[in-house]
Amino acid sequence: MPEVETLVRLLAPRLVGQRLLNVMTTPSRVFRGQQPVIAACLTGQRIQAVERYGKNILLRLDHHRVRIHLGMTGKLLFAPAPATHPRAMLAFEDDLLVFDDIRQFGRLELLPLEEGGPALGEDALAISPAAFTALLRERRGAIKNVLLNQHCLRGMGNIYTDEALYRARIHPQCPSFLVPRRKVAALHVSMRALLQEAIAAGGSSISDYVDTDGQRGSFQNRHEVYGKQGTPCPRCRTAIRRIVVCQRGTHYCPRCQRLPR
DNA sequence: CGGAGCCCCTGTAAGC
DNA sequence: TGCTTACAGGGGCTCC
Repeated sequence: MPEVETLVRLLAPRLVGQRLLNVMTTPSRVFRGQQPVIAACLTGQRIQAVERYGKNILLRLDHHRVRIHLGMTGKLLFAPAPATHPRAMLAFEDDLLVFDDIRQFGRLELLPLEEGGPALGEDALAISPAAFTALLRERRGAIKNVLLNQHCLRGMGNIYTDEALYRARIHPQCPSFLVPRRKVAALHVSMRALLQEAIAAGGSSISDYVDTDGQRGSFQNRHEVYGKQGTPCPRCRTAIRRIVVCQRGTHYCPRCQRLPR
């Protein structure tokens, strides 16, 4: 999500008010069957707003919205930043924006102006302490699962979930309703601070992520557990461990983050 | 409801 | 130098 927020902050001032002069697409699953109609629908419309909804980027135009999800390797690049797997090219009056996606786990789809699109949980940056506590109390699953589930909470991805749980000293497999009250409060604080710090750093670039000008973020340099298996915990020097939780690589300190009981 | 397993793709790095 | 396997910032599906 910090990567998406970084993109939205770069896109909005540059695109709002510009008219789409031409749209080109190449055959790809990112369009989910809409490829034939996308160019015809969008050409000629003006960008009214660029917003983030969880990890989605929403372009609001005169008569439609466009929902862009970057998946694992999606990029939005302003020419002349180099694209290797261009799926859509949006030609504006003053800019050429390319949706590039190696693995095609991303998507670019047309939505009506009102309604439609996914209904997700509250935004991780905006949720209140009370709502966050209630969410964790009512769920039975592992806390990592709850944080990652976009229908529970929108915006948290794998990197930031591991980092936030580390900061709050919570084991990723701990059932969310069993997390002690004071750790829930600590997690609420650390999660939002972490996301803000990552946004300020332009997001994390592990291998693929770059911003609209092809620039990498720098927050990967401040990861404390993500990808750090085998290296000493910054707090207690115990080796960071990697396990699999809900099919995702999960990194934590076995000493700082204990399962209760 | 929750969790496991598998799938969608391409590229890279590590292991033999 | 090869070939094979594991794994990757996400999410959707079925099955039990």
